[in-house]
Amino acid sequence: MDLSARTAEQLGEAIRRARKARGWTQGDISARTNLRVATISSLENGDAGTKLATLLAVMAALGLEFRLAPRGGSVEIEDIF
Amino acid sequence: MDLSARTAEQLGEAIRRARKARGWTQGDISARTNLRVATISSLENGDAGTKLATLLAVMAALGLEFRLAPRGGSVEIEDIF
DNA sequence: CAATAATTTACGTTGAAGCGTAATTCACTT
DNA sequence: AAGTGAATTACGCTTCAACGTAAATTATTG
Repeated sequence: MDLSARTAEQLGEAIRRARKARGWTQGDISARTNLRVATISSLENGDAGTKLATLLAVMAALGLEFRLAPRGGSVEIEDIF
Repeated sequence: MDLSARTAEQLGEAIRRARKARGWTQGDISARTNLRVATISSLENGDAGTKLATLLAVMAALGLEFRLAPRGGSVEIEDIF
């Protein structure tokens, strides 16, 4: 179970998992975001060309938000920001 | 100090803060990512049209990664994924 | 295994990101 | 206040995401 994401593939996979955890289809996300099902599919499959607006809309529909964290996870956040 | 981001504005602001915390200019990020300074500027100013590839490249340059978290922060992650 | 639902892919169209280049505006230091 | 560096904005150009629509492929269920 990988909640971290540093690539479009990891991000798409995390979103897909969050969606399925809610028992939702891509069509459900589509209805809640006014994005096409094909767009959701593209995002979940790791298309790095996806727009930030698209990603944010899907995450909002899923009740998710970003956390910016230093890579590796061992460094204290306070040391970075 | 807000590390969470659910909008392009918040994301851009977080990135700008992380960059300045390292004492870097947009030009430094530009050199490390082969992205134009104007593109970095656009991202930091909250342009939701920014491509995921751009965002990921900048975050990589800053040594940052995403964490997908439920909104609000009070819900257990296990309840979501 | 059929049905049925869900996901992926296709095609033409439109709008805009990011590019190169450069100018302009803003911030900081002396 | 002047000078230097940083950030923002501009313009023409190319590329491609997301659109509408629809077909094809892939689960999923009876």
